[in-house]
Amino acid sequence: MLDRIGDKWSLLIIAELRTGKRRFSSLRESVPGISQRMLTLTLRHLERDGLATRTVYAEVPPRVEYELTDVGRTLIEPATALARWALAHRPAIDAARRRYDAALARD
Amino acid sequence: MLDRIGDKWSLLIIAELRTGKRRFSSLRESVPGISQRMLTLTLRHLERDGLATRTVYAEVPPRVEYELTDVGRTLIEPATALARWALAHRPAIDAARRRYDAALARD
DNA sequence: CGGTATCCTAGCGGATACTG
DNA sequence: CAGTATCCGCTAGGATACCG
Repeated sequence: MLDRIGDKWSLLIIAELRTGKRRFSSLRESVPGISQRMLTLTLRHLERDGLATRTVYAEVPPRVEYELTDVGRTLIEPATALARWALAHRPAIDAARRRYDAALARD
Repeated sequence: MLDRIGDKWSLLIIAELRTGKRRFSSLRESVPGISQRMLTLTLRHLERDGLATRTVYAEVPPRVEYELTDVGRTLIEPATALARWALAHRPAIDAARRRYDAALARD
């Protein structure tokens, strides 16, 4: 499981779906840098794992909406806890990296 | 940051270091399946990010001990929260996957 | 609009051998 | 004991083109 949500995009998508239903194009615009391919793949994985649902509306032009399932919503809290941690400690991490790399360069 | 700890081994190592100092060989035995190479690399990453310290004792045979830093310890709580989630929902996830794959096979 | 299909590359990670 | 060094397969993920 940790590798599933530990990939590059899953947590970001889940964060976007936190607030409710979202269209494919809406997600693509909200997650900067994601390719169409990876958005599709990530959503398929979430769907397969029962974390999100995919609803296709038979319209022209087509409309597809994604939404977190109940199980998916239970992931929000621990995931945001981790995100908060990352945000809060990023400066410290960056500083540590610079120190480490500088120490290496001196040798 | 999420990709750093989202790799295959970091969280496992951090979990092992939760209880205090650990030697290299002790970690290797406690984390089944990890190669010497990946243990070294993962520990170096943790050290670079300031999450763990590496202490070399000038003895024969050599002894190296790893320990979480204060920053590293702050990661324990959100990380275990995520681990608890994964453990608790694994049955539901597995069931969802089987359903999804079975539905695909019917087409 | 919301996808597939295809090609391609960087790098994660395993196996094995060697070393201070 | 605690590492490097080397080789190599696999796959996550980007770019691009096409499709219903």
